Amino acid sequence: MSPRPKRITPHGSLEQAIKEVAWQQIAENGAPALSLRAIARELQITAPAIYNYFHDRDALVTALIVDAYTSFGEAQEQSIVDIPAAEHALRLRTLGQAYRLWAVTYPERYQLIFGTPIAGYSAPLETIMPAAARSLANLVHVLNTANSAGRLRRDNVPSLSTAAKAMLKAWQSSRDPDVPQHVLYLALTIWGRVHGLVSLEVGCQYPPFITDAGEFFRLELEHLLQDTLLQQGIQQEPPPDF
Amino acid sequence: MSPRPKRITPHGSLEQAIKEVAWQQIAENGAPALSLRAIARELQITAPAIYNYFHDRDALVTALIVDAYTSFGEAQEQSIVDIPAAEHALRLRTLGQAYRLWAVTYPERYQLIFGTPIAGYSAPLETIMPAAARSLANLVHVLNTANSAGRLRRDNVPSLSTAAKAMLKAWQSSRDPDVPQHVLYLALTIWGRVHGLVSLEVGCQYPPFITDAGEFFRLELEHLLQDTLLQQGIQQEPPPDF
DNA sequence: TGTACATCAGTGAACGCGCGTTCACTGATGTAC
DNA sequence: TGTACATCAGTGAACGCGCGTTCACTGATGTAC
Repeated sequence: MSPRPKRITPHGSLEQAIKEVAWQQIAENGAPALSLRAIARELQITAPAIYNYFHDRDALVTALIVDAYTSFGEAQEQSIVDIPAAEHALRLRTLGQAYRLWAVTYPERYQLIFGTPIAGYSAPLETIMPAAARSLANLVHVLNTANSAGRLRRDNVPSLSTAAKAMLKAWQSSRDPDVPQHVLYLALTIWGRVHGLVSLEVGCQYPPFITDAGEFFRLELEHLLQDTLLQQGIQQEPPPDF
Repeated sequence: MSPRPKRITPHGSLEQAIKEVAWQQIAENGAPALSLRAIARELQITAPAIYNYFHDRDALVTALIVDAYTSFGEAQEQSIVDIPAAEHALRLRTLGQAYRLWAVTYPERYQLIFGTPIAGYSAPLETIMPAAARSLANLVHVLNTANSAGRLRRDNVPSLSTAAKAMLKAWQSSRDPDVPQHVLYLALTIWGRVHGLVSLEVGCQYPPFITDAGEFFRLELEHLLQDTLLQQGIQQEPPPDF
């Protein structure tokens, strides 16, 4: 009756092992074919044992998705953590490369997040959204820093429609009150461009001639930087309105 | 023994019905869950009857993929068939809108083509490639026409690396010998940008504030046209090097 | 130090299910003569 | 016009399979006294 201190179990270890084997099997057979029995077989345990760690199959999938988003976001954060905030071009470039690198390193994780939604499974939004928001938040932050330094091109942006402004305003006021709308717009379009190339590559959708997708990505990333940032000589001082 | 004329069967009709129900079920449950028995149930026939039309489950999936590619490519061809070849901006814009429109109209077909590859299924390349190439071929053709008319911007393109040039050369010589490499490069990057936005929209990956993805697509498409084509007044004459 | 006992991670059997595919068949259709 | 026959689309039973989930259980672990 009296609350006993819990035995220290090797709880974490098997839970971790289940997830690892799950990723392996997703890589081999795809997420929809993920099977608790197959995981148990691989781990030499019985299937019901898994229910000690995950309430059911969907709960395992949810945990995997959250882990994937977290790893994705962290990879991007880590990539620029040591780069001085004033190195706008380098930070954007590094962020873009980190985005692609994570995707090609963990294609099964990437597909679980950005691929076709799994049949009959719908992720609990409130669990996943904070993890999902990290990636875009990084990009917004880097762009906003560049904007505050007066380093974003403005000659290049199409004028926004009323409808677009309304959406950006909703975004701004609910999540990023300190970021101007044109920066949010820019973040979205850059995300779209990067996502497009990476998802073509990970999905093996490139024409067969394109044998080095990474090289194409690098070129388009430079193109994108050129479209986004004002040219600036090395070590140039901050612009006047900083 | 003597070759008899075959009875005219309602062959095509049931084959078509099977495909239609298959698309329905893919829309509801996703392609990996596509089940011959479920299709048969819906059609009030028995499952083995399907084997009169498709050798096995994979053959049905292959047929669906080819149909999807064909419909996708045709939608784009049809969209610009009545637009004069000299209306470069309008043709590009229309092509882009047709790309998106098809995707949002038939999201399950789009996901079958561009989504996560199906576990354990690999499409027979030689069956699918010709159908798959049509979409990009449209874009290449429109861009090449614009290029011949001297309407493509050249100030805007990053200089290509040796590796990139080699890939473009392989593409050029094996499929489009009459199209300059910079046009192929441009086609690829435009495809990437359009694909990025459309796949975010169809995959429901936009942040929740973006309630009208079509409006964002429209803006970014204008942005893209602006990056691609030289500005030109209405009814302006062809440039000198035409 | 020793004993009684609570905990709870993992077991093994069982449930009901739907799946792809095979096979011998049947019975309507339409042809040959 | 009538009859014998070939065709072949669809049937129904059966195969072996793997799945998620439940349930009562067991037995090692570690605590309380």
